[in-house]
This record gives sequence, C-alpha cells and structure tokens, in this order.
Amino acid sequence: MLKRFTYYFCRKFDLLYKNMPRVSIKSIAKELGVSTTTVSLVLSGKEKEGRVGKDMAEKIRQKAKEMHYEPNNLARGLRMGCSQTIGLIVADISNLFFANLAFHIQEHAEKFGYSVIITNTNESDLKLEKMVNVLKSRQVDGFIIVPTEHGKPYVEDLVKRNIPTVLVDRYFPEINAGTVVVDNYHASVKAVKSLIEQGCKNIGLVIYKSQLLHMQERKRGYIDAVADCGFYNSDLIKEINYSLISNDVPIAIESLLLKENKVDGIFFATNTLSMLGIKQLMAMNLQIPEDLKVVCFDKSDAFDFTNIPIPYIRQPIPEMGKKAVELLFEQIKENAGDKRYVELQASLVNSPFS
Amino acid sequence: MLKRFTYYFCRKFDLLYKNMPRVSIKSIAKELGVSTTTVSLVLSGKEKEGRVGKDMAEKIRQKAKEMHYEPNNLARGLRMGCSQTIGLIVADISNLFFANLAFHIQEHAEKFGYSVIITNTNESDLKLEKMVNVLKSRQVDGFIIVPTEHGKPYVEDLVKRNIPTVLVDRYFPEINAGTVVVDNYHASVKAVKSLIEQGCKNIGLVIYKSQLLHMQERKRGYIDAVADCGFYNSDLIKEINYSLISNDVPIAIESLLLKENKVDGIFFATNTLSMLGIKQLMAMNLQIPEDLKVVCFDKSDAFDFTNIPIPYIRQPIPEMGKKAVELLFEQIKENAGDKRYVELQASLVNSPFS
DNA sequence: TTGTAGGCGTTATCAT
DNA sequence: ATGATAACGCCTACAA
Repeated sequence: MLKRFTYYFCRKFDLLYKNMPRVSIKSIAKELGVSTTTVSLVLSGKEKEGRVGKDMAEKIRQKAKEMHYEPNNLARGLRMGCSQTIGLIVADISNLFFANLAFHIQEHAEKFGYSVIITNTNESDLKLEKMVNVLKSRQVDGFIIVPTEHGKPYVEDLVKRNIPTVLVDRYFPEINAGTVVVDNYHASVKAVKSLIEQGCKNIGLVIYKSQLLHMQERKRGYIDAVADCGFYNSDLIKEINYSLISNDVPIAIESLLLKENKVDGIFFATNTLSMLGIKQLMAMNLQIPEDLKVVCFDKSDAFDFTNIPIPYIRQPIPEMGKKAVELLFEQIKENAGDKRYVELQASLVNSPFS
Repeated sequence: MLKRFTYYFCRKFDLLYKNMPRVSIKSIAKELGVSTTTVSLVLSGKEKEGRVGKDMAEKIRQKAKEMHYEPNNLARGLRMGCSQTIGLIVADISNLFFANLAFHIQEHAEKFGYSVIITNTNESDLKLEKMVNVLKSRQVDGFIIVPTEHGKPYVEDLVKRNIPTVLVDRYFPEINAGTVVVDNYHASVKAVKSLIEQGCKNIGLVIYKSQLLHMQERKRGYIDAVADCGFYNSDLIKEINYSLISNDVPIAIESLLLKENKVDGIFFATNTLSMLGIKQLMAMNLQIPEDLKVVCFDKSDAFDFTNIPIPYIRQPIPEMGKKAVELLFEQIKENAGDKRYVELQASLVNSPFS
C-alpha cells in the first residue's frame, strides 16, 4: 500500500507560518533567555529530577501560559517513537454496540493521555486492510480491532510485526493477540434454556451466516441447549446473509412460523437481527410473549420502549472496553510474549424491568 | 493547560528500535544507494514534476513494497505543518444521533486522506475545554464541534486564533465559525402542525432546559405553531434538566396528563426525551395514537420496532456530516474571512412506514 | 543548576 | 535527473 494521499490543503500553512508563528519551546526559551532544555524539563514535569531552580521553573510556567503554549504532539511522537494514540477499528460506529464500546474505550484511554482514532470497516475485509495501513502510517501505538469475516491475515501480520494488538468481540484463537470476548457459548445456552424453562419446545435461531468464531459459538450454544432437551431440529436454524438482512429476516421469520415448523420461541443472535425479526413478528400480529417467546443477544434501545418484556443477553460493554485498553497497554508497556485472553460473562436481563 | 501527560509506556521503544528498525525513506535510500530526496519524490507521487528517471522510480517503488515501507505521518505532519487529522467533539458518541454523524463525517473525510479523532464532552463545558486542548496538541487541522451549553468561549477562542472550526447541530450565531444546522424552527412548526391537523388542541412540549439556540428554536417553533391556532398554554411546556432526565421525564408526562391539562398530543424535542416519554406513556397504558398523539425530533431505533406509528422529524444526518467536512476543508484550504452558515431542512416522517 | 547539540522521518530549497 | 542540507518541535545524553 504505497499509494499516497494528495496534500491538497497544506499550502495554507505557507500563509499561516507568517501570520501566526507557532509558539514552541524554543520561542519560550528565547523569550526568557534560557535554553530549550530547561524549558522542556519544566514543561514536561521533570524539573524534580532535572534539577531546575524553583523560581526559574515558575517563571517558565508563567511565560508558557502567557504565550498560550501547547506542546506539539507530532514532534514529541516523532522524537519518542510513540504517538499516544490508539487505532480502533470497528465494523460500524453507527451501530449502538460499537458506539458504546468506542465510548468506553475512549473514556478509559483518555485517563492515560491517549487519544483514539476510530475507523469503520463496514464489514469489508478490504477496508480493514486499508484502515490498518492508514493507522500504521499515523504511528498508532496499538490497535483494538473488531475484525471482519476474513480479516485474519491482517491481524496476523500486525502480531507478527510485534505491533500491540487486541481483538474485541470477535477473535481468532490461533492468533497470539490480546483478546476480549464474552463467553458466547454459555450466554447462548443461558438464553435458550430460559425459553425452555418457559415451556418452549420448538425454538428457532436467527443468526448471521458467518465463520467468525463468536457467531459459531452462539450457534453451538443454541444447538447444545436444545439438543440437551431433545428438541433439536436443524430446520429451525436460519442463517442470514449480512448484506441482505432486511430481506432475509422477514423471510426467515415467516418460514419459522409455517405449520411444519410452528416455533414457540425464537433466539436472535444479534441486536440488528432481533430488531428486524421482532418488527416482522409485530407486523404479523403475533403477541409476545403469549403467541411466541423471544430472547435476544444484545440490547436494543427499542426494548425498554414498549411494555413487551423482551429478555436479552447483556454484554458487559464498559468492562469490555476497559479490559481491551488494559490488555493493549500491557503490550505497549512491555513486549511480553504471550498475550492475554479475557473472557467475560454475559447476563440475561429481563427488559423492561432491568 | 500546561499539564503534561506522563509517558508511562514509551520505554518500550528503546527496545523496539533495536528489534525492528523502522523502515524509513532513509533506509530505502541507503539500500538502493540513492538520496532520500529521490525516494521521497517518488513515494509521494511527485516524480513527474520532480523529474525522476522512469526506471529509478520503478526500482524505488519495488524496494519500498519489498521492505513494507509505510510513510510516517507524524514526521510528515511536523514538516508540513498539518496532520491530515480532524478533531471531532461531540456530546456522547454512544448516542445514536452523534454516532451517525460521526460515521458520515469519517466516511467523507477519509476520501481526502483525513482521519478523525473523536472525543466526548458528556455535555460538560470543562471537558470541552480539555478536549479542545488535547486536539490542539495533536495538531489537528481543524475542528468539528457540537458545543456544550456554555462552550461558546472555547469555540470563540479557536476562531480568534484562526483555527478552522465548524459547528454542527448546535451553534452560536454571533461567532464567525462554519455552521451546519437544520432549520429547527420550521421543523418544529411542521411537527406541531401535523398534530393540529390530526385534531389535537392541547399539545404538550417536552424539551431540554437549555440556552442553546437549537433548543430555543425548537421551542419557538412549537410556541408559534400552537399560538397560531390559539392553543398556547405555557403550562404545557415541560423543560427537563439534562442530568435528571430519567427522573423528570416521567414526572413531566404525568403532569401533562392531569385533568387540568389533559393534553391530546405531545411533541418531544429530542430522541432521548421521546424514548423516555413514550416509555412512560406505555407504562400508563395509554394507546398511541388513539388516546394521545405523539411526534418526536429525531428518530430512535425503537420507532420501527413497534407497529405503533410514531412520526418523527428526520434530520439529514449524512448531508450534515458531509457539509460539515466540506465547510471545514474550505477553511483549511484558504483562510477565507467569512465562514459559511448552512441550514438544512428536516422532514417529517411517518414511522414505521418510512 | 543550566546549556549544547544531535536526531526522530519528512519535505523543500538549492545546488550539481 | 539526482544529491546535500536544513528545518519542523521535541527530548535527552553529555558538557559545563
């Protein structure tokens, strides 16, 4: 990827330089007739070890404030070899799950003086590759990634190059990257069992068609749970193509309700699927939970909107974000060999009484 | 703001340098026995004007790919005086409206080789100030800001310093910054009129208590619309404190339904307010639209979830994001004097049949 | 306690 | 057509 972006706009700075001379450590030093070393020492809080005079230090701080000095993080990053920046790659920041995740990652990273550059893949492997390169160019100190369906090679490459990398939500067990996921298998089991306990015998599954392990685990959880009660029927598993959801979910729902299937419960494996699915159920005038019981993976805003109780699996998003940042910092700090794999437990929540 | 962040982690690079020497223009040059100038010229696509030999150029590109060269944007930013980065400050990235806005800003900025650093204020003025400084330090080429209640001074300061700045959603008309908003006044009028057309005579307003102009405009639109029909009654305006919404919205709703008020329609001025409000209406077992008609500002995921038709004002978020980036680039390119003010029209949508 | 100088990776200017 | 060099702003060994 050597394609370079054209720099349309930078000419502006030819002008800017003359109008507004950037205030730098050097200009402060000149102003006070001291060396840049002294100023740098003071302004980066190293005056203690740096042995700078008490009054000198005060004078410098004073002047810096007066001149509205702001450190240049590009220069510092260049010098120090690290940018204090995290690259976050998610599928789509406008999805509530990722937006929440991003929020918590940011809030936690900020405490350590780190900023976050967020980019979207829109589930495209190509875009993942591109974004990895963009962020690499920007010298991010590490990556937090929600990988795409076939994104493994790009993640693998990062790990091979010893670039701090943490996977969230989705993961590749054979790759030695930091990993933060929920226990998708047991979460699914829990969800399905709850339907069974309510008396469901024909439970349908609506899930994405994907090789990604987190989806496979959710499916496996479903299968084991229904099989355990002798209710397994592969016709009740509806695998939806990501790019065709709006079309395929209603079809799947209708199929599940045909008389040969006649499900009495449905497990939706993601929030988007559940949104579309329940909408379809409504359109078909089915009463939840009277006619049909439902349980979902991930909450949707919609759930506490109605008076229909829709139980869902709650992933601990704040913890996931926090853990992801923690694992990343571990890698950034010390280039340890083995990365940590963190599995969090999800809980079953009965909306809207949560 | 001279407080400096401590650099916990950078020692890592003392190691890294030895393990994995960064491949730079210089290392490519050395490898090929040419000067860095030549390499730079080729790799930044300036070989045409730069008059570099056809075969030389090819050799360099070849080598660069072979060595996995990635340009260092920190260095380039330092040299060029611009970072190809936009600082985006929103209230809360986990809110669907801002998440959507951020998505479209990113997608558009990316086309020009720009990255976006997103930060949240959580509606705190202090945090806005902090974030402006953080992003300044990172040498962002410009700001796109959703300001906080009392954020004016910080925006003003940016503008005074000639730093490209665009306000979105909320704005200060007396500040000469680029501005992208919807016509909140007419949107509100439209919303309220639609209730009136459906026969409502006692229309309540649930809105944030805020001096911000966009809220004031929504309120003004409501007032003018009801006054125009002779239905104005100030008791029907409920102003909610942002930090107390979960508490105050239900109270407001209940108050609107007391027999002395007995509203037959409610206009919610934001999506968060509508979520909480409608939830409360449900809890009170009121049928929409039979018992009470409703209209909202901004959509919520929830709306197409039920079979209840909930009309809402749709802000053109993709266009807003695109326009914001455009206005920003205009400022970055040429330090023009007057900034543009762009007002977009919002439309009334009848969910779920949109 | 303070100063000097070199270099991080780029690009721009000026030579050759 | 290519090269040498300086500079962007910062940090830090090493002097003084």
